[in-house]
Amino acid sequence: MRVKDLTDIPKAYEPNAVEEKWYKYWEENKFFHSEIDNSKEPYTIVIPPPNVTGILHLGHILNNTLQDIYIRYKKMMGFNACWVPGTDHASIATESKVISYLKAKGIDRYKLSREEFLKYCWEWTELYGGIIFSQLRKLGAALDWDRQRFTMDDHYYKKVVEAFVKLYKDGQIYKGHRMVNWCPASKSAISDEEVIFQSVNGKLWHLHYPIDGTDEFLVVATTRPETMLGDTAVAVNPNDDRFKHLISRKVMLPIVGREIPIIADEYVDMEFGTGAVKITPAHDVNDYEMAQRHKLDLINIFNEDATVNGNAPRDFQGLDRYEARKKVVERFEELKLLVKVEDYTNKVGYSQRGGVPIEPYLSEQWFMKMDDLAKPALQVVKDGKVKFHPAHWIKTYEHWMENIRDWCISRQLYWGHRIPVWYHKDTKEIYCEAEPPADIENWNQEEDVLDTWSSSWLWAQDVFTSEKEQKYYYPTDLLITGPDIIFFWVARMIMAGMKFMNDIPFKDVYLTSIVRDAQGRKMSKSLGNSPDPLDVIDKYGADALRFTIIYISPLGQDVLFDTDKCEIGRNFANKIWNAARFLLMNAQDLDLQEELKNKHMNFADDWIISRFQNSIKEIHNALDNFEVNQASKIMYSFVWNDFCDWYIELIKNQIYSDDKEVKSAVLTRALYLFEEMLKMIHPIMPFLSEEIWQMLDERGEGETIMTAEYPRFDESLINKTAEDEIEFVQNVVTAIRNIRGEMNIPPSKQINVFIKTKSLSSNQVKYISSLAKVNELKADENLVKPKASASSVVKGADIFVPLEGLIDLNIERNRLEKEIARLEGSLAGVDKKLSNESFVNKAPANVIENEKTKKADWESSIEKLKAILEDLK
RNA sequence: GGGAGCUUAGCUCAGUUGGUUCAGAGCACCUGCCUUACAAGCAGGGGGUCAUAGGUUCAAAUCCUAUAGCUCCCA
Repeated sequence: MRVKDLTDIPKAYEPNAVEEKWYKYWEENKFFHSEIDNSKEPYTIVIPPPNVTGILHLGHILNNTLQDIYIRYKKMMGFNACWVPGTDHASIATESKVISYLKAKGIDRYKLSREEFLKYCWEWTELYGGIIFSQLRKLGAALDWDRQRFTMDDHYYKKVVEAFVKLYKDGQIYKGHRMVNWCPASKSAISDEEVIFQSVNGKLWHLHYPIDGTDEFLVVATTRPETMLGDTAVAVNPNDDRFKHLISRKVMLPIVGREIPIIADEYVDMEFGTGAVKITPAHDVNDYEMAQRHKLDLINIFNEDATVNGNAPRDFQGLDRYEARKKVVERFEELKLLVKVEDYTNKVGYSQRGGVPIEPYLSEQWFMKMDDLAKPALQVVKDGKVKFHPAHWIKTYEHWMENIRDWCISRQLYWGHRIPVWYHKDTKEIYCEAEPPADIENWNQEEDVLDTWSSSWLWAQDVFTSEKEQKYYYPTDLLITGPDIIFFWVARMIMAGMKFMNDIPFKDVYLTSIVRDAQGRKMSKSLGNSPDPLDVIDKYGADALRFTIIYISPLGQDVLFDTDKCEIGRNFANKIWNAARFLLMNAQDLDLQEELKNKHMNFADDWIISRFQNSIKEIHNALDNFEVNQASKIMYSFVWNDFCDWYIELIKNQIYSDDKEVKSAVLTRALYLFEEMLKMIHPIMPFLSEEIWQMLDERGEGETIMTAEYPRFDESLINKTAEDEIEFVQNVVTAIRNIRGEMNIPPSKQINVFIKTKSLSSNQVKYISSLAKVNELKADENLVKPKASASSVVKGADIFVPLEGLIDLNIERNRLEKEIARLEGSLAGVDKKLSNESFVNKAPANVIENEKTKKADWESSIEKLKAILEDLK
């Protein structure tokens, strides 16, 4: 092997040019592409499809970095890794963007025909739909771009429609007049999951309702006085003595002038408000249910945009619900029927996409029955066929599944999959098929489209466009997504998988941290606390961002992200870069022959190889258990602490050797190890590892670290003896450095060191001398402590640094006293244990043995240190 | 109201099945270094009653119970 020419190699790693270059290379060479290959086991991930017009945020960065890590790792482990990219059409989100786009052009959406409006939607999609894909490329995502999918693709559209037809025919879908969550902003129904409850500081108005035929009043308390326009009853608890005598009397509804009954229902909370509740069955879910029980009238007082309709008194008609509220309160004041107004905090449901409070609203909608779909989907998770990581999310999943309600899947929108139902113009007959009726002119198609989630629930199965592909790639292996869409998507994909494929959609679900800002607040546009990931990549590099976000993401908890934290990743990249630079510069003019790899080895080499194997073992283990954060920490510590801080320092003597063969051997070996290390970090830092990997040797066109084999654990390379020997060297070196530090001896000043120990090998002497900058090192079992020296006791060695004339006895005495105190503290703990009879009787032998060894070690150290201290007095 | 999670160094967090020098890491801080890979660096150092109170155990940061505080989800 011959390393590349390194003239002009920059002193610090410069990611920008490097990253662009390699992504292009990978993509052009189709390294990301997967095809059916029956000789290989597939490893499949489908991307959680972002909104087609969405842009990348930090949540995506974490999520997609994790997916990329698994795809690259599994590919290097020999799997046929396939990562499918795509987007969903996001009907409400996209429509609202298109609407404001049209508004800016002076066009009213409601004046456009369906076809005209959809044309604009596609136009918008063409314009902005590709942005997120180019952003994912910047991140380094190894997505199979030949498989890019969209939920509105013809093939996918067809599958969504077919699924509807099947469910309809199975009796799983029905149409009904129901109370739904209505979003007045988009003028559409939305599902329960799309309602976000927020605490709102509101008021509780106490209103007088005159009791018919008397001078008495009934006081009701409400947070929504405007709904009184639609009241059809007042309810009290049948056990409430205050009101018993009023049951089945009537009240005269003020303003409206309608006579409504006073009813008794157990549901009424006697403690809340006044104990009497106004009932507005058309605009409150609980009231609706009560109305069913008592056969009350339903009076809808709102239009689709939540303005007051013709069922209310004339002077309220056309008012917005909040204007109406104000006016109702004013009128009650005028009528002297407003008792009091209290401050009141309550939870108000907001439309997730529309951003306005939802209105419970009666309308004709399509629903999907959930019981039969939920049962098998719950079972496969309970049985562990689908595994959740971390597992505690299973409880959330179970709870939702067990309390599931029918799903409102129709949306009064244009952008989406139009419900494949036609109504006969004359007979009103219903026709539901994937293909329109032959005599289409006699039919009207249902106007509503499907909820976006009821199309993306087929994602894991229908991104594969042929049965052959489905058979090979499905079930997929891993789904990585945020816990906030367990209900929206994860649960429903499992239902769809069980229903349509009779198999789970994925084996493992990894639920990521939610990315928050440094103060722990959710990232949001309005707070402006959401850094643009592309800016971060520009500043630090994609590898740095990838590494950092993994390194700081604790499993199962939220991650607090701050752009500055990317220094962790940037510094790490730079460290690797410089280690490479150092080795390569020294190898520049050498001919590095493969067979030199195992020559001139000593225990330092055995040690680093052993350490590497340990790390590899732990990394496999961590990744298998979805502890990616742990894996990143193992990599970091091996590279930085073991390889750079110790190994490179240990071999410097040989690197600077005059013997060309020694020099070549050690560099061949170091570079070989370095290459293994690059493979180790490749899944997390793909660009940097490729860049350096390409520098290590003359690589041919089409060669890439991406397809190199990931290091595998080899037990035979674990070497406990070498690990112990290096640990001893490290302890001695650290002890000497500590003395230097405490005594303020500059590194430039050479010192002599005397070590009382069993004989040291010449290599150990060399290592200790060079790492601790020792001039003369004497080691002897019978060594006598030199006068005026600083001392340290480590396991197996007493270390003396003679400092004739330099030593400050006070400092040295302090050092020793501190060390003795520390050891005595530890010893006291052990003594206490060992003198406890029940400990000695009950604890396992090896634990007792261990305590005894500790005791002996510490006692011996203390004794030695005390003698040394005595000598200094 | 129901459920989940968290509380360990100034900050952000590790800490597998209770027991190996278990009280750790990174950042921040202090001291000394431009040592011919890296100042985005090197070497050394200070700093924590593991939220509180009980309990189980020979042994608890780790298991159990209660309490307090924080976060999230559901109703």
